[in-house]
This record gives sequence, C-alpha cells and structure tokens, in this order.
Amino acid sequence: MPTLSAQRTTLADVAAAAGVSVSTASLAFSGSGPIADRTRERVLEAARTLGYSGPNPLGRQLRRGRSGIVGVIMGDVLRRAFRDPVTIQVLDGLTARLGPLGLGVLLVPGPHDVSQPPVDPLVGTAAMDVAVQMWGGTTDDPVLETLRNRGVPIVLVEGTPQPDVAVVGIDDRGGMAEVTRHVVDLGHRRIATVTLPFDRDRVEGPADAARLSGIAWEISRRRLAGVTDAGVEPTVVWETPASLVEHGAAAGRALLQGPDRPTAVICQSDLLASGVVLAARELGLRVPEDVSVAGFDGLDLPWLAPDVLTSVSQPLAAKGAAIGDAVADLLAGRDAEERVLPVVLRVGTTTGPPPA
Amino acid sequence: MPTLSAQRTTLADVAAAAGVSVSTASLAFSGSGPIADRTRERVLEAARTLGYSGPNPLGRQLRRGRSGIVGVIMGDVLRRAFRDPVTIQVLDGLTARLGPLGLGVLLVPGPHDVSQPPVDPLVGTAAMDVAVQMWGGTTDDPVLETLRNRGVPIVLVEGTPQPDVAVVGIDDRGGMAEVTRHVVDLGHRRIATVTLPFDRDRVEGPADAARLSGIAWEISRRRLAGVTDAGVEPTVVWETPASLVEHGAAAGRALLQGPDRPTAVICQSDLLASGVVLAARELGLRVPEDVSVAGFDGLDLPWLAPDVLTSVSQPLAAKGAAIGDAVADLLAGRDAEERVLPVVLRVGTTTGPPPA
DNA sequence: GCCCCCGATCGAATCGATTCGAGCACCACG
DNA sequence: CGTGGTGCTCGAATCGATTCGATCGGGGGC
Repeated sequence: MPTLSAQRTTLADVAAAAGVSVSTASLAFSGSGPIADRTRERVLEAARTLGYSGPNPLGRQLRRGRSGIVGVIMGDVLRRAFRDPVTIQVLDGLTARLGPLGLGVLLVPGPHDVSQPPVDPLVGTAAMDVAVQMWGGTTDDPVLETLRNRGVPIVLVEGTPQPDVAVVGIDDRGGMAEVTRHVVDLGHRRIATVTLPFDRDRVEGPADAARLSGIAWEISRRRLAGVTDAGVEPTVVWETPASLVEHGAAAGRALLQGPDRPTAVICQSDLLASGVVLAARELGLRVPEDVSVAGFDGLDLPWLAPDVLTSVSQPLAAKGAAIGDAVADLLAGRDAEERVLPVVLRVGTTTGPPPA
Repeated sequence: MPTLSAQRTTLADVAAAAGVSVSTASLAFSGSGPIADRTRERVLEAARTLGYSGPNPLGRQLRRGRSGIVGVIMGDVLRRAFRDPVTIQVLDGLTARLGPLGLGVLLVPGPHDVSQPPVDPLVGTAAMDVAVQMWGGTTDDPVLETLRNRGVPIVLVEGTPQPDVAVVGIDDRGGMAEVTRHVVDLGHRRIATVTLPFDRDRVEGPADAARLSGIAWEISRRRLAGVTDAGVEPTVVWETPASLVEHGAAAGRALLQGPDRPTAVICQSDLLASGVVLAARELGLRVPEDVSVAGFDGLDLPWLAPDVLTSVSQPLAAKGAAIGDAVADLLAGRDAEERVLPVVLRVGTTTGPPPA
C-alpha cells in the first residue's frame, strides 16, 4: 500500500535510509546549499525506494512562513463571475504569470447573494500570501477590511484606489470617451447607455438622479464618466444587475421601442452590447442602419458573426500579467505602484451613421 | 503599523497578554474542549488589543496534517476550459458544497499546449488534501500518476474508471442514445455528428476509421457510442479541437454544403451545436426546416433566442455537489462509490421532421 | 611537512499551532 | 469533615521541514 506509506514517510525516514542527517537530506531536495553529487544521488535513491515523493509542503510552508498561495476573490458568485469572459481571461493571464513564481491560485467565492454574509469564511482563515480582489472593492468593503486585519497584502482590480492597496486597472474612462466620440462623430445625438451594476443591490432599469449620484462601484462610475467626458448627456442611463447577454437584451427591448428611441446605444460591456444587438434584431431593427451599438472589452463574440461589435479592447492577458507583477512586488516587500493599462478603440460593423 | 505586528503576533503572545497558557488560548479560538466563558473572553480581548486575527493557518495545517485545500486540475488551458460554461457551472456547484466543509479550491492549470510538459509543477508540490481532475484522465495520465505517487486521493470527473480513483460522471451514453432516437423518430436518416476532441492532439475534421478506433478521452467515446446505440451510423463523424462555438461553426460550414448533406447534425456539446446553427443560418438554411440540430449539456444560450436548442440536460450544479460529496468521502477515509448522474432530453425548436 | 582554508555534513533551534494526559481547585454529597 | 467528582487549565510533545552556525576532513599553498 504505497498510498499509506507515502503519506507517512518523512524526510527523516529518507535521511535514515540514506545514512545522512536530516539537514543533508533537505539540501538534496531543495538544491540550495552545497552538497556532493554522490550524496544527493544516495538520498534521492533512498527516497525512491521508500516511495517518498518530496518534502511535505505543509512543513515547508510553516518554516518558510509562506504558503505559495494567492487568494483570488471573485467579486460575486462564481457562476456569474465566470460567465464573464473578461474575468476568466484575466484569471488565465494571472495563472500564467504566477506559475513560474511557484504560486497557485486559491479561488475564494464572493457572497452568493445579498442575504448572505458578505465575507466568505475563507477570506479570514485560508492561508494566502497575497489576496487579489477581482471586482468591486469600495473603501469600506468588508472583505478588504478582513484582509487588512490579517495583514494580507492586497491587489485590487478595477476598484477604488486606497492606501496600502496595490491597484491594477485600465483606462476605462478614456476608452469610453473615445468610443463615445466615435459615435458622436458619426452624427448621433440621441444616445442611450447601458451600464454595469452600481452596487450590491443590482437594480435593473433606468437610473434616476438619486441612483446616479451614489454609484458605489468604481468601474461603472468611471465608464459613465467617460461618456460625459465626450460631451454626451445620455437620453437614458439603463442599469443592469449583471454583465450578461440577457440583461443587455432586456435593456435593448426597453430602450428601442417608441418614436424617439435613441439612434445609438453605448454599453459598458460587450456582453450587454451583444444583448442589445440581439434585441434590436428581434424588434426588426437593422444594426447599424437603424441603430448603432457599441460595447466595451473587445471580446470575440462568435455568435454575432459575421458582425463585429464596435468596442473598446482591453488587454486581458496583459491585465492578468500586470496583476501577477503586482503580486510579485508585494511579495518582495516592494510597494506596488498603480498600474493602468491602455485600451484601444475597435471600430466594427455595429456602428454607422444615424438613420436620416 | 498593524500590518507588520499582525503578521508577527502569535498565539503565544496573546496567551501571555491574557495571562493564560498557550493551550488555553488555543481552546479559546478553536472552540473544541472545555473553557470557561470568562477565560475565553479574556483571551479574545487580548487578541483584539494585540491585533491578532486568529491562528496562523500554516501552523494549524501542519499540526492537523490537513491543508483544507482541494486541488482542481483543469484538464486544459484555463482560458479554454473556462470558456466552457459546463466546467464553470460545475466548479460553482463544487465550491458551494466545499465551502461549508471549510475547504477551498486551488486552481491547477493543465498544460498550455502539447509542446509543454504535461504536468504543472503545482500538481507535484502544492498542498492539497484531495485532487479533482475535471476532464480527461486516461489510465496512463501523467497527472494521475504524479498524484498517486504523492498519495493524494483523486476524484475523476468524466474520465476512465480505474482503481483507487473516485469517479463522478453522467449518463452520457444513455442521453446521447435518447436524443439520437428523438431525431430518428422524426424521420431523419442522413445524420452527421460533431464530437469533442478525441485526445491531446486535437485534430479538426472528419475522423477516419483509424482515429475512430483510438479515442483516448472517455467522454467523446461514450457519447459517440450513444449514437450507435440508437442504431445510427453517422454519415460523417466530425472531430473538433475544442468545445467552442467557432469550431462548431466550422464543422457546420463543412458539413452542410452539397446535395447529400445530412438532414440532422447531432453534436456532443451545446456550444458546438450552436456553432452549427449559426453556420446553417449563414448558409441560408432554415433550422429546423432544412436541417435539424441537437446538442448536449442543456445550457441556456441567450444568443440563440428565441430558438431553444434541442439538447440533453445534465445537472451541472448537482454534478458539482456530487464531486464535493466524493471529496468528503475520501477525506473521511471512506472509499467513494462511482456516481453517475441522470440526464434528461430537452426537446427544443431546433429539431423537426426532415425536408421532404 | 605543516597549516590554513574550503567544501561537505551535521545538530539543534525554529516556524505556530493542536492535543492529550495530568493536575488542581472547588463543590456537593455522605 | 472527608471523599469523589466535575470542570478548567496547564505542560509538553508533536506535526515536517528549513536553516544557521559549528564541525570535520582533506587538499593545496608555502
């Protein structure tokens, strides 16, 4: 039963079998420190015989004071967050950068819904050398609070800059201004906008002044500010509960009815925008002849083919890598500067001049 | 600087401050064992004063011999695996079940491509109490080999049953047979099928006898067998490199040309099927009047709306939960029985009688 | 031929908590 | 007033590896 013995075999056993001290055996595995080739061989041979597959990570971690784990806090239900290709691709870029550093990603779920406690127990108890919060992160975020108490360094993605927290983001505001100008330059004047959620309440529908003045989530606020920067006062600001195709479709159905419907809809995400496109088609409107639609993120959306969504491309893999760099900085004791990645306007086939 | 002191404060410090022994202080936190309320209060008070946020997980883990971590091995690049909603939703169900058990999920990437070493270093070195392999898992899988050497118990999802490994899966074969019979009953005779990858080579195109006889990945093999079970000999078996909309579209474009094109296409995943539907529309074919399309998984595909894909629904959250149960079994030292979850045919709007 | 130095190896302390058995004080009962 | 029991608290061992300083032996330099 190699399973059982493998679990119980320790470095001390191997050392004894090889006739060396524990410290020497340790050197044979870690490679740090001087050791004669012959000795190392002998130790490895003994390990092989005993079915010892290397030092127990738990012992190593305790001694080193490092777990080699980066906790990634998904700002929301896994399911929802994961249907967001943006998060996924960033996560992919992150793991790619973290792997060579010998670091692994521990998935920490956000709260499942408003009724549940806002902080997953793992946030307070799991071993992690650094935490990455993928979304949200207002100043009074209880998750950040907990992490700070533990003394875990934090990387915040697309959140509110604050002391003692490394921030990684993109130029949302500039990108949004750029795509808005593109739409304005085409001649549009009646422009509506569809936004990401404002806060944990996740309201759906047109936002009134009260809601507009209290947008908690940085990303929604910044992207909205971009529209204003371009000199546009949206006819409607439509708030969605999540960045999903179906919410975009619902927004589209609501916005694109009636005589004074907007001639262009600018969305804060590609998923929302593709929902609007589908809704427009459903209503018998041609895109872009009858209505122009723009998104944000620059995703490949195979199901819109042959159309290409006009959008603002953000460098997803690079963003993941930047997060990884920030993590490395914090681990090395450097304090990480704010990283803001550039975005670029992608003009597709879903925007054109407004109908005459 | 609460950060620094928090990191360095230990249970011993708290005990000293509270005027109790370390063991008593430990009891105050763990809650196991008898302790007077007043004493506990005193300890917690001292902890608060010192900015101690609870026992260091590393120490606890070493002592307990448990890390509280479940390693989840994504059978493929994160990016690709994550674009697969099936994996995501299962993962969500899994974390939901694992949370209450105090377990966290460590993401372990599969190899990025064929040229890279097939086993991520984390598989061999990261602390994990149980490993879950989400995909693949042939008998000679080097990942499983490594895990076995380490003595880490394994849960295999949709893989080849083998000794010492807990298996969770669904009734692929039965489900596929059912949907195939549905199509046959509608009157179809010329039926093509689009499959998931056969192996790490990820070939794209029609599969010849040689390839058909050597399908390494269990899931593709079983779903194909389901078609045969229903008495259907597919006119073409089209292999794809991954379960993605664009590969389905490519298959559709190739299959749906020419005079003796199939009247129905049965796909091994919904993503592939939706690609086929899009390709059909692109070619000016009506679905289901000109061609019927069926998928597998039972996903919500908002972009096909108002169409609903005929498919075989698998219980994704329940699958995640079943994996969690298997994990719990293994941790408790029970050996887990094989879990096979039922599937159910969902007749949508994409299948109908063949053209006259 | 002697001494010094360097490379290899070893011992022992340490990381931070958990846990078991022993000890102790106090209460209740006889 | 003595004894048995109960309920807390404490000491010490332990989990498995890393690492620093000390030791030992052999080869090279003078």
